Amino acid sequence: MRAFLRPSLLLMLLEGESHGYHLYDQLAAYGFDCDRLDSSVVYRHLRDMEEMGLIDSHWDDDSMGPRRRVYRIQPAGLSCLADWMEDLREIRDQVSHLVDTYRREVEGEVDLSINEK
Amino acid sequence: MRAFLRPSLLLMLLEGESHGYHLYDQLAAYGFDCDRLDSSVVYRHLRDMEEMGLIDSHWDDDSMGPRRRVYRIQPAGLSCLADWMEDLREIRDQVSHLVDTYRREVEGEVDLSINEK
DNA sequence: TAGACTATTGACATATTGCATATAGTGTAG
DNA sequence: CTACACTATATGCAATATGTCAATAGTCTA
Repeated sequence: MRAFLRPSLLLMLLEGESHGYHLYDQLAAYGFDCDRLDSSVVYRHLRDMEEMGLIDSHWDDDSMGPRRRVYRIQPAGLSCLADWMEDLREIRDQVSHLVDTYRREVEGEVDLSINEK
Repeated sequence: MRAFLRPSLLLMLLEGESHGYHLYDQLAAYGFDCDRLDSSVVYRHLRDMEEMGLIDSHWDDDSMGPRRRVYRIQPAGLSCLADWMEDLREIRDQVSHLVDTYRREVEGEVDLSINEK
């Protein structure tokens, strides 16, 4: 999960700085099921990536409500994201090969039904 | 990794019974880097899946060399594989969306070069 | 007889996750 | 004005998962 979550967060930060709660909210758009993903996991990864130097943060006291820790992507984050994307392409190809092989082997019964759902 | 390894093993067993070492050897064809994957990991997942009732095993004493534990897929393994494939399709879509978004955002410089590799 | 290859297993440390809980500011329903 | 819901972040702990290494053992070759 970490292999998908961290790149997703970096990708979001590419579009501009943001804070954890907002990023967490947006994750649904990246295919995550927020019902099964606790926000603490997101916060934890953000802190980890900050320690790695991929992002940095500062407090935003001007907004309403509790303070927000606002994250920005760093140069190291950019190159790291590029590496992770390489890995993700390989994963995509691997998974595609898996599902295609499965389809060929067990769902091989061709379904040319006209009444598709 | 488990999310890819277990379905891959079941898929291999779909084509016929086999033992751990052989399955481990074949994993390269499924996109795994066996240099970075210890065989003990494969054995562990096989034992786990046996405990779950997805596969069963018996010893093969007739072959040369050390004894082999030969695995066969079980009916429960078939339906489980179908479920996992559903998950994998979602993962494939999620990862595809990620890499496509990245390509659009940072590799946006269109490359229409005629001399493709 | 030492070393390489096949084959499986167990132990241990570390990494990752899930879940619960703590803290705190703001707005709203009653 | 009080209880509750929502925003926002952080921490602790138990349960799982993973990586790594070593142990055992049979066969074959140099």
